Amino acid sequence: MTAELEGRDSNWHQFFGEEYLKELLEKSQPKFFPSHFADSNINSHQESMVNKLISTVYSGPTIGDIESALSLSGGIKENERWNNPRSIISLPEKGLGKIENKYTIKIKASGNGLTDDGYKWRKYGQKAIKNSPNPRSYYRCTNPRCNAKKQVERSIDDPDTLIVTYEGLHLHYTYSHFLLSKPNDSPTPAMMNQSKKHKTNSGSPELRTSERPRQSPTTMPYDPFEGITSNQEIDTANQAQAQIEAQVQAQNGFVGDEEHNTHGLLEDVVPFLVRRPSSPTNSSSYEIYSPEISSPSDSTLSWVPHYTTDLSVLSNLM
DNA sequence: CGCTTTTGACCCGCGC
DNA sequence: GCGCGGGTCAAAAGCG
Repeated sequence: MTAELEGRDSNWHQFFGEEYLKELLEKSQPKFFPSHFADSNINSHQESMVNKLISTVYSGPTIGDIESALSLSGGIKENERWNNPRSIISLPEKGLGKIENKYTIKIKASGNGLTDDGYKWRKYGQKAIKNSPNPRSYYRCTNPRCNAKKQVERSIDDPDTLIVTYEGLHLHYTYSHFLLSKPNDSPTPAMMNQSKKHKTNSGSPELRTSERPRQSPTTMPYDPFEGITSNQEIDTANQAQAQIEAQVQAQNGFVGDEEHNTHGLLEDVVPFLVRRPSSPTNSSSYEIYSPEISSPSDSTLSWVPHYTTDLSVLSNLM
């Protein structure tokens, strides 16, 4: 039922191995890279891009993570990827019944508790939960095309652990896409995060979770999750997203077929699992332990030095 | 001024 | 049918 990965290396490159990153790059290349990078060999620039893509932009589990952990795509390479002597993993057990279009992730957050899963969320509600001292916050994806939602609450057992329940599909790219679009004239995620950081110097959203004094005595001690940007940033992001989508479509005749996107960081793990449930299970989980993931140079990115993932429920829309 | 967050009210499903 | 709990709505407040 539980799978563990211990001794995770301090970055995604080491963790997944170069072979996997090359594989990822090759599969993503037609969408992510200009034609002059389309060599069969990986150069340092491309590798750097992949490293950035994976380790700088997105702190949570990617499609590849989940895919690997659940052995959804199988194959020797998948096994080799986990064949790290420092790693231990056992795959989820079979035999699950009820399947819903939602799943839960436990994220071991540190410090300010800020996390970023690559999407922009707008909070639309907060509710105190019975038998829990922590409130549950409700978020919707800010993208108007998207009906994805998530619930975030802090674990009762461990205040540093966020329990994030995702529901629905992301019908658009993650914002990590921007890093790979047009570095010279488009906002990269790092730039956007810088912008966010800069913007919030006065408002200090990053400090809200643990340091901002609450405005109402009826409010719970802290917000479990902060990932919201201003509307202005969202507009910029949406524009950049549309631009990238247009580029992708122009270059590859891409018409929005999700099946062609499974190896890019186009969506979070929800739609992926929805598309490709690994087995008729209703409760699978795995943990990924990383005692010493180093933070990227961009300190505005929220890194998860140790996170636990529970894939409680898989959907069955296939 | 426009947007987001907050938060009380409302809605709805479920169990008794 | 009623009460409870969880999820959502929407008005008010906050913020840049």
